[in-house]
Amino acid sequence: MQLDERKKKIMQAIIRNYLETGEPVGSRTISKYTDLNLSSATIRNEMADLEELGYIIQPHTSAGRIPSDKGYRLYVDQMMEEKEREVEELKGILLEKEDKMDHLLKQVAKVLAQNTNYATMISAPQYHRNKLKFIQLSLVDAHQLLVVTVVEGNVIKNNILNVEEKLDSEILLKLNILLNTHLNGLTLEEINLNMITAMKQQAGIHSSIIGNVIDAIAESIKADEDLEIYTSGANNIFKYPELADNQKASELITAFEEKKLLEELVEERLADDNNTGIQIYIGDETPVKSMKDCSVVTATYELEEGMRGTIGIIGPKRMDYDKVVGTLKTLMHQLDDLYKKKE
Amino acid sequence: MQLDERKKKIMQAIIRNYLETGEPVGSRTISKYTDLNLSSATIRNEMADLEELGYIIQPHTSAGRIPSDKGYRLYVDQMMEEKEREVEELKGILLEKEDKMDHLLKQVAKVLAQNTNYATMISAPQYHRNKLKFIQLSLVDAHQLLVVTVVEGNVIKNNILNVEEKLDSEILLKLNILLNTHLNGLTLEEINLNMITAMKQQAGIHSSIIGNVIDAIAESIKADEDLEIYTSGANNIFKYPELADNQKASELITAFEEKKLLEELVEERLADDNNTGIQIYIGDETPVKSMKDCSVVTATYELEEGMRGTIGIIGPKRMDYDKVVGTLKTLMHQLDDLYKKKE
DNA sequence: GTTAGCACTCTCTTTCTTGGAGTGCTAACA
DNA sequence: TGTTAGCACTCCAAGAAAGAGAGTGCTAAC
Repeated sequence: MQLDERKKKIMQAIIRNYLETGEPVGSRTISKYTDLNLSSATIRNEMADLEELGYIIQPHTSAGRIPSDKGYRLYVDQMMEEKEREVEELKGILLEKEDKMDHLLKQVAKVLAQNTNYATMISAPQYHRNKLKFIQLSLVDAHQLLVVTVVEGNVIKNNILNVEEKLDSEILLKLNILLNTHLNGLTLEEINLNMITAMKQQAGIHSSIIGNVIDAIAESIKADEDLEIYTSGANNIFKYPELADNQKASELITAFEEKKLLEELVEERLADDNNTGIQIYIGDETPVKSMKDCSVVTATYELEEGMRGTIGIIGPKRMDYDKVVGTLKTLMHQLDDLYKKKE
Repeated sequence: MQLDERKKKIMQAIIRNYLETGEPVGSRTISKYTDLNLSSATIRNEMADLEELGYIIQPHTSAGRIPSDKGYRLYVDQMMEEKEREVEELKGILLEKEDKMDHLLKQVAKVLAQNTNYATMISAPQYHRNKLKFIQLSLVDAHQLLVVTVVEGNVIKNNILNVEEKLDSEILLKLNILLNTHLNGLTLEEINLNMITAMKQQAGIHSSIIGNVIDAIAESIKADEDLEIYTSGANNIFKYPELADNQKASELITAFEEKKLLEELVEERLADDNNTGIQIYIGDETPVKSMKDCSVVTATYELEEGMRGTIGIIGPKRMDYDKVVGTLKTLMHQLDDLYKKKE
């Protein structure tokens, strides 16, 4: 059943009011709040309908109504009026364009949390499909070999290997050339056993080193795959009584501490390649079960081709969706601008 | 005034009991709990004395007594019976000897939290006095110069610099030699302007690069100084009603999230060079003010000469001091064993 | 279709009551 | 002089009772 115009307006008024106050909304309030000029009795009738349709709930017989998950969903899908919203501090951060990715991400999470008064998370972009760009072996010590790996996007990884045999700079140079000519431009998946065997042959007596180096490279690139997640503002949940009781707060805090639990949120997003928009999970819809009393708004950002991460904002169901979505959209644009400009 | 033997026994009984139950302890309980064979009336008299001396407090007139901060202090200084306590899982972790220091530290924090049921923190060891061991410049791209810096303890830092001029491998080799001969073995503090000028002269037309490289090195080593702190088990505070009210919980969680606030704890410890033992802060004694209702037990660990960090355990004042101190001591020994063996 | 009016329900807050735990004091005892 | 039994007293915690307020659903009138 489609809602008629009036029901929609009432619904909207109920939600708006509840988002602000967190208290059940009564018919009298609506009667004054809207420009419908209807008496509270009429509103009551309409509200009874809306309740029957499942959009609102009465916590107990003589209380006002609060939106159900279905009601929020309606609001989010059809009634929201998000505006683009600048976050001044963010601009500053983004302009600086920190080369330390982790600093940048931590900052974004923090500013976002301060600005929205909700908890935030941000996952570091995933690089896994990237190509090897450069490999450098150097001797740090008589028996310690430093392996530096640079992949596209200028992500650098280091390993130190212990080696038995003595290596002079000449051999090192050869090995460097060997590795770079064979491997540069390849992704991890493209390196196969044939190549490795060929390289080992060419390396002669130093073949074992080649093996170790490749293992080290593979491992250090792999290590990046268990994904980094930064969070901020977890303490904001205490601002919302409906989340602040011990049981719930404890579960939520745990989720933010054991960032493993947040990965679901990221994976859900990145799995779907076309999904670059903003996703809203209300209550039970969220993939993280400790957040079943929250709403979660996520957005996927993309820095360069294939380098994508997820930003999430976690708050009570009566979160200010307009503001959150607006803020996220603006942030996405700013990130786009920043990284498109650069290229 | 010195406490006589009997008062001490009563004091100890009060604390032991309170640590277990978290409830005020009455005279009747003590009368049965101890082997003193005294009536509750006698105990009452003694307790009145202890209260006058400031070791115990009566929350209200008709309640039992609870230890004051001074009482805990007495217990901790004179009555504790810590036993060395193995933490089986820790052994496993330490034996593996992860080369990724951050993984290791996270794991230690986590296991310690699970084991004690308190919140834990661990600071990454500080390297700042360490010497430059190795510098390597390589060209990643036509205009991108990779600077790899290794300092003693095999801590590796990377930077990528954008350079205007074209550099060939011959020049690069020269610059590499120049940098390494001048700088290896020095600490950051020992590099002075004279050296830099000398190097720039020798570098001739590439002197600006030398300047940039040194800046990059300095910066990346500095960056390590804002110290890493890993935490775990913050949600454990919800297990102790005296910490779990919204106000306190929020402050504590904030401290664990904004790890900056925990730095005080680390600095307090590391400042004092001789202080390698275990330190207990009770209530107001703690340097972090949001923890004024907690007790904090810290220990300093040392991996290699000069590489020290701090481990902290944060719980309610009625924390099981014996267990916590025992566990920390054992952990220190295990770390010692591990790193002494290696050398 | 809308509205005024009214009885009804339920929660929240406040007040009062009661039971229990524990104390401090006194007086008796060894 | 130290220890103990006994008793009156205090205070909190939990429950019961009462009242206020908010909001509803229903009916009847417009």
